[in-house]
Amino acid sequence: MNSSQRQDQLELERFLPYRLSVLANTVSAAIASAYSERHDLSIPEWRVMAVLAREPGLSAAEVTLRTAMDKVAVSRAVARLLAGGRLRRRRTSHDRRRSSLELTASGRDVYRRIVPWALEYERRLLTALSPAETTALDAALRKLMDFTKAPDGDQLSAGVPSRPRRSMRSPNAGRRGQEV
Amino acid sequence: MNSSQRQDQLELERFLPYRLSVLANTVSAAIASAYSERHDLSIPEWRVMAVLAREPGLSAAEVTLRTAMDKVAVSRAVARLLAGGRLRRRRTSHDRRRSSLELTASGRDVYRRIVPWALEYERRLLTALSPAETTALDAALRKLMDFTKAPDGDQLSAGVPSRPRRSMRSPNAGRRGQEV
DNA sequence: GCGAATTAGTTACAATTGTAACCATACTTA
DNA sequence: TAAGTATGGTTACAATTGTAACTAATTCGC
Repeated sequence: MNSSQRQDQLELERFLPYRLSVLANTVSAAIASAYSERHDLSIPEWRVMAVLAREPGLSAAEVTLRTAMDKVAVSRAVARLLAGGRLRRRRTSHDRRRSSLELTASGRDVYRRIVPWALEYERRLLTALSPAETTALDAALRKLMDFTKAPDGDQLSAGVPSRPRRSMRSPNAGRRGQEV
Repeated sequence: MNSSQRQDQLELERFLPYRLSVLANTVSAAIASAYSERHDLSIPEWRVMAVLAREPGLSAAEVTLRTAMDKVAVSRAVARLLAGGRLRRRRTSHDRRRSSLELTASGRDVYRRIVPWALEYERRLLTALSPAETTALDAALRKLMDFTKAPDGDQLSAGVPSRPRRSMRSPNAGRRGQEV
């Protein structure tokens, strides 16, 4: 990417994290604006539904594991889906903390209407690529995701040779972190 | 991606928009947590700095064009950078709405410290891929981005063959939209 | 040259989201 | 079995972010 650039210049348009972020946001916005308006569904809600459609009866914690969402986001999504009648919750007899989640008929109906649309969107998007390019993208994304979440993936955030490390600066640090 | 799937089933882990979103968020979080803590800099602020480092004197509107941020985000980022002494603003004589932005010495200093780190992070991330795979990813991302922002790119959001279009549902629609 | 539409940029408010603190239940182990 | 710890899940609060409304300056059309 920027590999061909001088080491002291960074062109945003060539910077992988930036490009990933912009593309992901563009795509997500396009999809979300479609199904959120049509079905009053947020992205976290959609994710929860997608997981439960394939694996009914999961607990919220299990949904968390499968969606790259944190448990608060799942909790909120579940609450809204329950309120909207798309989801049913049953307390399990064994563990009274855990609960079992599954789509209602209404929830399955919404899901069935969205899936073809989502797949069609993906298909159209991929018309921009040849089959070979699609395969290559698929492999690259998979490797990058595996790499970032490898337990030893901290080789990524390890120390850096940024020389000018004189002062420590910024005692009031501590921002946030989503896109780049 | 899901192309090999049945048309009524969607596996989140194979769905391109989902995968892009997760990867972008992971990468962004990793980068942001580094430079935001070290330099008290948010991502929008970093983006603005990166653009102005290469093209000093741009107006906020021009920064908007180059960063895939909207003008409110730019306005807020600029305000914080000004307050932090990283940016200087000069009203131009010709158009008294427009103003010219450029990094201060302090701003350039911060920028120069972050750039090597960011490029190093990108380099490490790309060690997960072979040079050929990196090239392929580069090409794929470029094509997808061009495709999504093509003026006729509305071929993406065009009508969809989702048959069961009985009721209209959801009069209270209108959520939001970022990730998928 | 004057009113209508545009553009640059900011402000205000609502909706999302992250972080931490918090119950309640279950497990561990001494 | 009681104290301590871990887990499932929710609530509360602060920080971000999006949307719309708004001010000020400029340009366009006539």
